[in-house]
Amino acid sequence: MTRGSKQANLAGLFAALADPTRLRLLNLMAGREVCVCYFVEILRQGQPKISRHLAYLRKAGIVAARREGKWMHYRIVPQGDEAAASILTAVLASLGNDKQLQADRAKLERACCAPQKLVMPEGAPRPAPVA
Amino acid sequence: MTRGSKQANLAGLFAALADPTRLRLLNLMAGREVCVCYFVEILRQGQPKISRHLAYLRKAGIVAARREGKWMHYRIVPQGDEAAASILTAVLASLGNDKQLQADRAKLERACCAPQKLVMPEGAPRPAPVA
DNA sequence: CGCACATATTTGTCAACACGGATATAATTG
DNA sequence: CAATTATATCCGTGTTGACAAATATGTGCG
Repeated sequence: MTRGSKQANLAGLFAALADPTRLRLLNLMAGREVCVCYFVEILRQGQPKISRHLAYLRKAGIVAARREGKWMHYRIVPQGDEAAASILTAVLASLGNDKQLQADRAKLERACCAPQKLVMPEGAPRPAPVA
Repeated sequence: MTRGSKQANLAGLFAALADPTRLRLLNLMAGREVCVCYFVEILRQGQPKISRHLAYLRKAGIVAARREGKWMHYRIVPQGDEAAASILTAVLASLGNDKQLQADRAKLERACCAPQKLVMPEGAPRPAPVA
C-alpha cells in the first residue's frame, strides 16, 4: 500500500506539476521515452537542474527511468490511481496549447529526424515512442 | 492581459491545488456557493487557516467571494483559459472518489437540510447552487 | 586501472508558504 | 456609539522547494 488519504496523494501530484520546468519535461515525454541529454539541450538549462526535476517527478511516481549504457531514458508512468490518471491525461492534453511547449516538441521532432542540427553528444540515443 | 506564459499560469494553478485543505474547500464549492462559516464547521479547522487558504485560492483566480451582510460566500470561478478550465473540471470530477471528501459533501448536504445538527451561528445563510 | 562522459546528489542560500495565536476590519444589533 | 459576530490579516517560526556551484556515481573504453 503506497496509499495514504487520496487528497494527500492528489495534492502531491499537483505539487509535482506546479513547476514550469517540470511541465516542459512532461510535455516532451508525452507519448515517448526521452534521453536526459535531449532535455538539457532543448530546455537549455543546466544539467543538475534538469536532473533534480526529473528526480522530483520520479519520487512523485509520475515518471520512471531506464538506463541504457551511459544514457538515462525517462518516460511517463501510467497512474494506478484512477483520479490521478484522468488528471494527468487532461494535463498532457492541455500542454499542446502553449507556444513554448509546442516549440519544445518541435525541437525534439527535429532532433529525431535531423539530430546534427542540435549540438548533441556523439551517438546520443534517439527518443523512442513508448508502448 | 492577465496572461504570462501559459506554463507559468498552469504551474500556478497546480500550486493552488497542491494542498489538502484547499482541495477540501474546492470540493465543497463544486457546483455551489458556500459561506465561510460552513467551511470552518465542516473541516473543523481554525478560521484564520480557512481564511488564508481561501485568500490563496482567490489570488490564484480560482474562486471569487461575495459579501452578504456579515457573511462571505465563496464560489468557483469559470476559468477563462481553456486548458485551466479543462483541468479544473477533471479535478473536481475526481474529487468525488475520496472518502473524506464524500463525507465533507455529505456534511454540507445535511447542513442544508438540517442545519440544527451542526453547531451553526444563528441565522447562518444556506449554501446555494451557483448558476 | 584510469580517463572521459552522462547523469545524480550534496551543499549552502533564499523565497514561498503553512501554521497557531493575536489582532484588525466590516457589518449588525442595541 | 458600544458590543457582538463574521471574516481577514499580521507576527514569529518551521518546512519545503528552487537554484547555482561543486562534487559524486556509474558506464564504457583504452
